[in-house]
Amino acid sequence: MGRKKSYDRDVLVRKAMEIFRDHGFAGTSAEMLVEGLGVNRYSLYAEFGSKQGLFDAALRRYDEEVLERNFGPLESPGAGIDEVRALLEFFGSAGEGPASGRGCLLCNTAVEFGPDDPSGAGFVQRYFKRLSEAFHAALDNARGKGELRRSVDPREEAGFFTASVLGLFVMLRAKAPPTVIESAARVAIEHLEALRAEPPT
Amino acid sequence: MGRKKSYDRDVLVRKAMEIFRDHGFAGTSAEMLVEGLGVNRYSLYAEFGSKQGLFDAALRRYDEEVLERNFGPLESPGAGIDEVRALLEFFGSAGEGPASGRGCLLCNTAVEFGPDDPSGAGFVQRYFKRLSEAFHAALDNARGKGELRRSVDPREEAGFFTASVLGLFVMLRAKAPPTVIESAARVAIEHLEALRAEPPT
DNA sequence: GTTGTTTCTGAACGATCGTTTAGATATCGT
DNA sequence: ACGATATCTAAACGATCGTTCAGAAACAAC
Repeated sequence: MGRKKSYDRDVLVRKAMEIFRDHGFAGTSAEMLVEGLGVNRYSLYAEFGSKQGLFDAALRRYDEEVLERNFGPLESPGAGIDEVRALLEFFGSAGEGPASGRGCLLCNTAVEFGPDDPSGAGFVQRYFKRLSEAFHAALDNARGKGELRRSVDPREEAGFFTASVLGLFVMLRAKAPPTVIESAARVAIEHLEALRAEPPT
Repeated sequence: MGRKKSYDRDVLVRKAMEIFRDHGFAGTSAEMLVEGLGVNRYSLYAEFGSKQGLFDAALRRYDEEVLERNFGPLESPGAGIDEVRALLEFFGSAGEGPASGRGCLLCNTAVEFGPDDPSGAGFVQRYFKRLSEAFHAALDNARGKGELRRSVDPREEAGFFTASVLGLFVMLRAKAPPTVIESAARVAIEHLEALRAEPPT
């Protein structure tokens, strides 16, 4: 019953994710989306209802796909210091990667909309929560494994690493000098290593 | 010769600075500016040429006024650890201040435009340079005063504090939980204090 | 192959975008 | 007071914004 769709919803969402990541919500026009997704206006609105609807779908997908890939390891039960370190190393050297000039879609969205939440879905607040809790969980875990000095407060450190990563995202987005980006990540890693428990003598 | 202007250019720029800080460049319409500045369209264009021209003026003023107020102390010849600490304390408790929900205009602009520079004036790159060099200068100074342990690399640490402050700006902008913001600043301060030279015995 | 249902096409919607312009108004030098 | 000059007012510019709609086209069921 009816004609077959000439597009794949998942492909559309992924492409939209990249476009919004490059140009922001306000900076992306319906024209750019029609062009970039290779689909006509009607199908776009039939599928997502509005530009905001497509944006929400892109945010959801970014959360499920990109954040999952980057922060998932921190959230796994076995995570510890090494996983935190790996993440910092990854973003510290992302100046040559595909995140250069793009940053993080959710960080960009947090800055673009500020305290306002047009979709009402609370993506940005859940973003901050996910990041800080991912660090918190990994550090709690590390503490349980005896990797951390007893004086370390995992929650405090989690807030700190959250800010550090957001700072890296901003610099990646605007193509700050790679040397500065690398320094920032390197020192954050040194800070992390300073939290390590002395090996038993 | 001619009629007198019914507005004060400096007042206009300052108001524009706040509006752009709240809504971004793309999110601010000429209508909002006419309304918010209390001036008519003609005068706005006669004075600044275009929306972009007014935006550039706002960025320049933000650099001269707000950044000067916040980072000037770090750039003064007598700056040291205490000035870095004061700055981190200030932004760490800015969640209740006027920066809450606003963040930093230049950080917001960096994220909005990413690697593109519509004005060509290079505000964003100069922003990164100013921040990292302000920290660098203060830490170099601190080192000269013997406040820092000899193993500390001021340039490396400067990149790190730059990222930390940018991360705080993002969280302030999007009203992240104040507890997370405060934790981030607190740990950054602890990291700073750990760089201090032991007092001579 | 006809009918019913869905998508596609392409033009167009009203609204708002950033910007400009013509005429009225106010202030200067003389 | 009067012409010269500069600003103010308010309407309107073409372009683009996000969104919608009527008709053509493609598929499924019978």
